[in-house]
Amino acid sequence: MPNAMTIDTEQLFANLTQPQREAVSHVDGPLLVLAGPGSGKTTVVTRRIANLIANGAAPWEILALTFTNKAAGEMRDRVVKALGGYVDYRNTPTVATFHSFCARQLRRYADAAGLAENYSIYDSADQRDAIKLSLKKADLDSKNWTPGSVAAAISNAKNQLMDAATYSASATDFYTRSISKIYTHYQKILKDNDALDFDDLLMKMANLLRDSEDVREQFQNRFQYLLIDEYQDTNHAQFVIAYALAGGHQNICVVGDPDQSIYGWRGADITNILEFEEHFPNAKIVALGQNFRSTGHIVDAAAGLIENNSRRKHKRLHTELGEGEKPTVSVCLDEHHEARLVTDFFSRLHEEDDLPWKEMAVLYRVNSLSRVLEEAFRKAKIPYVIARGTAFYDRKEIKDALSYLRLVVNPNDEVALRRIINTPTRGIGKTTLSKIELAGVLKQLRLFDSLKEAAMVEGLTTRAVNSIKKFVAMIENWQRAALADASDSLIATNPLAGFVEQVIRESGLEAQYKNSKNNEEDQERLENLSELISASAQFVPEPVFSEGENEEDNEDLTLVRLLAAFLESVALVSDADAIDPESGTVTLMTLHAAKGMEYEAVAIVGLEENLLPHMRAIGNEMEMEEERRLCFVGITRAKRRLQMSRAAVRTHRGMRERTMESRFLSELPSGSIICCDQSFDEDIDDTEAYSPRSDRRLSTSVSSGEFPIGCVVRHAKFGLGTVQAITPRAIGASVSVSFSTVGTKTLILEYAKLERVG
DNA sequence: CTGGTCATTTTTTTT
DNA sequence: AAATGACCAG
Repeated sequence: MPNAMTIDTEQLFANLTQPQREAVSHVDGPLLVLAGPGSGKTTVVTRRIANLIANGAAPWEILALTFTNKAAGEMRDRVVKALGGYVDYRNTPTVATFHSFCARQLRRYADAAGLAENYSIYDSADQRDAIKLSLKKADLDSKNWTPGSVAAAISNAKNQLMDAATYSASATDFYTRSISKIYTHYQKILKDNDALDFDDLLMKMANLLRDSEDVREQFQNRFQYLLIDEYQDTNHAQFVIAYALAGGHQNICVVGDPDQSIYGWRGADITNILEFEEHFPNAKIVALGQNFRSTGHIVDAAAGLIENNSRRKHKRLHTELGEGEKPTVSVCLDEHHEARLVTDFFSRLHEEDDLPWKEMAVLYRVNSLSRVLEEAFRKAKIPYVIARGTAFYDRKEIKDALSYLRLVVNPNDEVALRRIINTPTRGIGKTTLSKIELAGVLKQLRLFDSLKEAAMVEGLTTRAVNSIKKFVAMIENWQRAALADASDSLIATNPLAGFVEQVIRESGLEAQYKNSKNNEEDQERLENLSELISASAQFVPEPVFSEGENEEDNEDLTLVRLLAAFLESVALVSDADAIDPESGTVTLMTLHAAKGMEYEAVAIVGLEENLLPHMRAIGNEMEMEEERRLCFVGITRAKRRLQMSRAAVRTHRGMRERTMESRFLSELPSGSIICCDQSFDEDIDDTEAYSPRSDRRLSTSVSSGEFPIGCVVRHAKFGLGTVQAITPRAIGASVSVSFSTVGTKTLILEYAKLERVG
């Protein structure tokens, strides 16, 4: 047990500004910390937690909620460090993401919440499948109702804590009434399958806290101090949860920045932070406006941009780190040229300034932009990683393996069952399945139960019945095996990996890829499957509660429970979780995933109308402001060097299109940026032959010596030719070549792929 | 029932 | 460009 005497409180207040000190020293009552980018938010939060403990709070009385697992992990580490070893891993504050906290507690209080303890969590793909099924059941044409738009509508409703019945009551027009119909069917499917989607995790938790006074009081007593990070991104459901948890003691500290609110599309309600004082009267408010991260011109550029927004709360940012270098804004020929510009920018910093790769990041609005960048990084031999934590779990073979595992935990999970019943193919096809289904519906059986009675269904071939029997026996066998005790898995090696391996083998997934001759791709799939086994081997379950009360919940750990916890952790990974600051590589990620990160050098690409700001935001002032905040988040990730760029021409869905400059570029204060046009005004045709307009920003570093005037070269399309002239430049060096076939052409050196032959 | 080809559609961000 | 869905031959 830590005690107040052993924490060095002097250390906790060392090197803090006055507002930071105020935030750290605040103990009881509501506190709002408005933390601009780079304002030392993490330091303040961790030291404040340490200070609470120094003031007599027990670690397990503190609950901190974040948005990503990575943020939670980092906060936990830093708190432990700030406490100088006076807490161990079983006696730390509870630090979790909103979703994982809710998921865990809903298992614990499954009865009170009206749920099955072994419920499945549906990710967006599962949700999509379930919505398609509901569309069929609601007799609506899936042509007019795309799963995506329906999912968004249902998600919005749930974030507002409207269940299907409430939604239906307020549905008046054709559109909302149709959505209401689908919502009702969708929710019935989830209920029948014992499944929750992401939004349900929050909604069910909010409802549980609302409906059960007993449970609510347990939580309020248990967690005396509540902390919420990135408060500007909370939605209504999350607000209700926070409000309930803080009920009574009112010890709630929220940290956030309205200028970094970028999840409006996910239901985040910026008024939560703007109206905090109204929700929690007598709240103390601390504004951290000094930026300790970025140099002057970068801060000025960001501040100038964000001033174009109207819904704001705080004042201008300032820094004391000096002016630094001005950010550059470049116009490139196309996306390949732009990618080259990025790799050149980073290579120079790496070579000339000894900047390590891990101190650099490329940010973009949409994931599809990563492709071209990836290519350029490979070509330039710069080590990079793309932050896509979810990508691994989106792979077909992984989803299949996970579906088998989900079925072991929850045989009612029909989405999982449908996914794998014929994967690998075992002769249970569409026709067989629909016959089974029909028979099952008549008897009101769930799908897995109808499979058990396949022998009684008319019109099935013996072969089909045998396949089904084998399949059911296989699943039931695993279910029995999963009842084994696993309570020593915290100390000894956990039995999970062995089980996962068994399922992958016995299901035939392994054999499917092993036996195929499609070696290249299937080899990779096999490797992914073994990676899944390793992931399960390394899995350590979070205790339901750490030390203190309710420890008995941590006993009785069976293999199924361990498996359920593993599947839960897998369902709730985010892209940002994959960012490893020690990886020694450049990180490529979306602007959204970049929130909370910082790098010495940052490149933001695609500053074009319809991209940043995104198409969907154009014509909508609220969304436009969110896009601007997104751009603001991007700029403020940079400590010392920032390069922004756009391509004059970009290939979009297979079409080469001219782009328009992003309005945000013209909003940047001209005194704090440098613009350099690397493109050329004249027409660009698809032979990749560009004509230079003028010779700006020449550089002698280009290896133009490769192609001296007069040498003979070969071009893939035009054949042999003689070099007439060469214009060296840092980017887009051009070369005039006289071809016998098409006459003289001016080509861009790096695209023409010329081969010297004489 | 399976596995192929052909046509159509897609428009963002993510727990 | 890529992914999904419909359709059809074996």
